[in-house]
Amino acid sequence: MKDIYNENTMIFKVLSDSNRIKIIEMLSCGEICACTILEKLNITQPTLSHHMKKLEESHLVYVRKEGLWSYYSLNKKQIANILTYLIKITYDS
Amino acid sequence: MKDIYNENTMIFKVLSDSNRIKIIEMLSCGEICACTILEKLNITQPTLSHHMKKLEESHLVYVRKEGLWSYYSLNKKQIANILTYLIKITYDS
DNA sequence: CCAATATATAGATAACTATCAATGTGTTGT
DNA sequence: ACAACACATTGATAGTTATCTATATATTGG
Repeated sequence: MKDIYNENTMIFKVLSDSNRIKIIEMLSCGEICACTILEKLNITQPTLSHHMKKLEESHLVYVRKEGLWSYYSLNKKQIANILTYLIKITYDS
Repeated sequence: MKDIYNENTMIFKVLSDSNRIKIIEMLSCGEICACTILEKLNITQPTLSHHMKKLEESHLVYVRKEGLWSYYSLNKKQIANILTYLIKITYDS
């Protein structure tokens, strides 16, 4: 898997992990601190850090740093993009 | 990665491969024979067989066998399901 | 029955990734 | 300055997967 075809394919890969899906579900209700997410998942802090990095890199989430804390929120625009893409590739043009 | 959380997470995994995305794009125009798909991708026949199996198992495509040939088509309903799911988990309920 | 053809399966391999423990970095309050 | 805390990075490991070659299976026409 060297070629990523495009960013959208990469986004599907980011979405294909159950912990990241759980994180997205949490963020759907609004901005949350990383430490709050960590409490609700059965993973260590470095693992969460790894997942948040993937979510950030794919632009599915925003991060806002405030002192010691990192607050994450969904990038609804990127989610709209991937929805549009999925429709585009599956419907006859 | 033992837990698959649910079928939808598995679908995202299936969608996270560029060759499978290309296959889905081809199928968006209608039913195609496996041999036709093979001609358009730079992969061997066993690799295509592997990808088609994943697409079938995730119910993203249907297969219709006719003699020696396998004709594939998109399962629009499953695509609608995954679109609905993505909306559901990203929008505040 | 046999040859040709389409697809599937088996086995191997290289690349990727989710996870952890250990440690580093940067910020805040005292 | 220092201790405490939130988060990031490193390095290791086990599991997964996309890909190939080789081979098997199944169907069709002669």
